[in-house]
Amino acid sequence: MSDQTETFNLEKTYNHHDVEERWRSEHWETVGSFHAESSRVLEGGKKPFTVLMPPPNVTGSLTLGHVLNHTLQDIFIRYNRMTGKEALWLPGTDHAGIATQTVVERKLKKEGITRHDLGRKEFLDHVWQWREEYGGLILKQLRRLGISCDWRRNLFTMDEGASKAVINAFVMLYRDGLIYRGTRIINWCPVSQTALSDEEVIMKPRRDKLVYVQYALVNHPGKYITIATVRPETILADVAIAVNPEDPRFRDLVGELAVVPVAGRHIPIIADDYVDIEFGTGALKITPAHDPNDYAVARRHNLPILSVVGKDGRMTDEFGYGGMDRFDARTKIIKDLEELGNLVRVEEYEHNVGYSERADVVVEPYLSEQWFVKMKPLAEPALKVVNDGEIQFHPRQWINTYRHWMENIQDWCISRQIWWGHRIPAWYDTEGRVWVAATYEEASHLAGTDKLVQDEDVLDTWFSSWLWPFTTLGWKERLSENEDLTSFYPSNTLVTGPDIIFFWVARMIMAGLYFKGEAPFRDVYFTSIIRDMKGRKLSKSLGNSPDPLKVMDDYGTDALRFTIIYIAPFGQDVLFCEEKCELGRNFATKIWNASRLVFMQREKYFSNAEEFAALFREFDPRSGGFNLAEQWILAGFNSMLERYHTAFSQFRVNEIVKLLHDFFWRDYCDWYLEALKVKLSGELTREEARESVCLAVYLLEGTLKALHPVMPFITDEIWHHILPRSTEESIALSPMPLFDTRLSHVDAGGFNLIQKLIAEIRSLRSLFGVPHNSQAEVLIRPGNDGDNLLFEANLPLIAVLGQCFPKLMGERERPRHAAGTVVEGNELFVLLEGLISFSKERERLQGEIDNIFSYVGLLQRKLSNRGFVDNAPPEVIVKEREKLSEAEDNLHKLRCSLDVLSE
RNA sequence: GGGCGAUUAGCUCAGUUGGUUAGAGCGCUACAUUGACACUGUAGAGGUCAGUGGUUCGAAUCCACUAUCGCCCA
Repeated sequence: MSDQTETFNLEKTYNHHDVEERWRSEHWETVGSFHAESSRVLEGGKKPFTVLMPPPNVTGSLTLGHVLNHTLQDIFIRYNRMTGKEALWLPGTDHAGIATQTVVERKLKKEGITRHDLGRKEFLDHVWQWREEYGGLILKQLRRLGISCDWRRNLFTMDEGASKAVINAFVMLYRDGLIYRGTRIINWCPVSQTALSDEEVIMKPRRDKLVYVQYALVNHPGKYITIATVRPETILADVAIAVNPEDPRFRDLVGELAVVPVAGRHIPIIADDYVDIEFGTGALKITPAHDPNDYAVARRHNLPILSVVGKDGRMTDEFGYGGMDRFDARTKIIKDLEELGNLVRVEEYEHNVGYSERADVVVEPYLSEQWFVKMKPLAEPALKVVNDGEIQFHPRQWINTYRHWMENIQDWCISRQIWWGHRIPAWYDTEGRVWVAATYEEASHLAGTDKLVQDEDVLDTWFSSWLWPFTTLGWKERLSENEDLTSFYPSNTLVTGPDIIFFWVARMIMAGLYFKGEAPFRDVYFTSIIRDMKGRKLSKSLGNSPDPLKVMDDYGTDALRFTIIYIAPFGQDVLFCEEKCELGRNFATKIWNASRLVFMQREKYFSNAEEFAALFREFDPRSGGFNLAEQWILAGFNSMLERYHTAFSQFRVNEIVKLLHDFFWRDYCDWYLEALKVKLSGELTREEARESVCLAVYLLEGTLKALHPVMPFITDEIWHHILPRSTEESIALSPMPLFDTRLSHVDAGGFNLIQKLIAEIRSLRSLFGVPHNSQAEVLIRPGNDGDNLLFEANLPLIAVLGQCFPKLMGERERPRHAAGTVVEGNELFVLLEGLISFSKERERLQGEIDNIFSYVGLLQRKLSNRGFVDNAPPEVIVKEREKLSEAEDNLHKLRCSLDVLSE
């Protein structure tokens, strides 16, 4: 192929812009690499693995929250693709009813137009036009992250298929008696002028005035009853005063009439045990149109319902406040009550008040006719699947939150008084009867008339999102089946923020069980919430939210992906700042440079890529002939893989990146590659050298594959330099290396001893200020024959990494002018003629001796404790005995050294 | 008020069923700059694991209480 990678080695410096441009999302879309096919499941017998993208709001732009969430999804999907599954990641966006309508209305307002000027149809044309123009932004930005969705299946909740599903779902629920229309007090947003569900109301603490007001008693001139309220402006709509029947203070007043201040209306004093005796004065004004609890009281006592606040949050009364904003009216009525002599006192009062999620204004409890979903029958099975473990939450503790909500569930208000969304499929005939049907034709058939008017309202956006697990696979109605649904439903892992556990996760579970008869996913991974370094939530108004696109430009997409996973603890919030991306950037650079070194060695022993490829394709890491360092790294790689796959099965993603980071940097680069240089510079045949190079590349490739789900760009780039590969091939489609039991018995413990020895040599060199450019004379007196052989075989390695001339010495000798220590029974002396101050070394040795001495004491006490010896498991006791004898041996040898030094 | 979580090195966090003289990254200190890499290497300093009590031969780990912080629900 002509598009094979030409160069045998990498560019000198790593440039993330070039690499990310070469392997960008659009390239793979053209190739079709991430397209999943049901035929490969149904006919090919592959196991499916499905991930649902939580549809981002179509008005949104990329945030760090998206970066974390989508990186995690990409990690899961790429890992499963590479471990042999038919991996399907379903992308899409939701139509964000209120948010989108607000954006478009704001745009029109600049031209002096309201939606009512345009009318419903024309306004919706504008929204669609806006969506065409700007609605794809978030998806474009997500592509920058390199995520591997099947973009062919991109779904928008207002698309035709999804819309049909929504309408059919509504009709089904209605016919099953699970949707009803009723007059209730709902949460009203006076800015968006629509009803909201309970979940769209955010409770926030707020300082208000608790106003004590006295109401004159009709039949007892000069006597009053005093109530306390935070909403004095609603006094005008009072219909009763309630007291607790158990409250002796008011027992005599029940049944009396009181005069509503300002309004002058006479209202009864009633007894109801809803009233809290402790709160305020113990007497409660009842305003059923403006408080859901009061509404319940009013229903119990057959009281009338009066309203004084309108849809826009302005007063509608006839007592002089009409037209005023509810908060201005509050200030005014306090003044008026004072003048009328009804005001008793005013207290500062902090309480929780509901705010509308989108508009951030105080929600008005508003009595109106709305559509509701009956939740209890849906909640019961949804609770069961989670309790039974059919669906698992990660971290598990979220199950408590879920359970609590499900057990205290309220009916879901699904009608919205806006235009952008799925219009409710309900029609009214001239007598006001309602006909629910999927189409107008069907409705008029049912009604027996074509004089029908459709309900003006649209459905809550979440009413489409809760169908996401199957609308994304083409589901349209109860019995609809197709090959995609058969193959890919239910999905496997859902990654989402804990903030939408009720909005979305819980409701999808209900919908999955109700419409499909099967839970929609198996595992739910709740992401961390991203905060700034002070622990504050990221927000545009605080100016503390870095732009992910800029971070990707500055540090690289791989670097951002790696960093955000690395710093996100399992089940806790993440504290993020841009500078932390240095971690990922440095790692990417390290990978690049290490790969260059490996490829440079390759160039020495192979004249071209094809020659290497021929040998590498036949290479078997178990073929033998490798030295200690090589066996050690091979075993280390294998045990890293074991932990890697285990961590995946436990969803411990940040453990995965730490594992890879430490293995690659500390083991592969710091020790193995250094040892490889030593080996290759020694005397060996060309064939041996070639085998060693193949091993280095083999391990590099394996590590790149394991790293690929986290850092897709750089791993693909380097992978294309390993063998001549076409640009249509991808590491993403290569098989993931697995734990190899044949390698799990390799004992590379000897290398750990060499490492410790080298570390001690380096430490002593540094401590005594041996100049960097000089080689120290080092004498090693092995503690046993085995170690003797080990050191002998590895003298060149010790020489280079310890930067010294190491010699093995016999039993008797013990140098005088040296700094010495003991490593697992092996004595080590760094000869420092002229460099060393004896007193300094004596001091250092004494410190080391003191340290081991106290350790020996500790172990002796432990082992002479009957309780320990009688109770501890035998293997623990053996271990402690070994530690003791080794420590005693070390102690003895160090003391000898000190003696020699002191002669 | 109810529920959940956190508290380990200056900072951010690991520490899997109790059995290390408690680990990492960043930061800090010292040294090193032509053969992969200063976005680096080597070495080093730095912790009575929030507090109190308990269980145990043995507790950062289990239990109880207290303190501080955060989140969710009323």
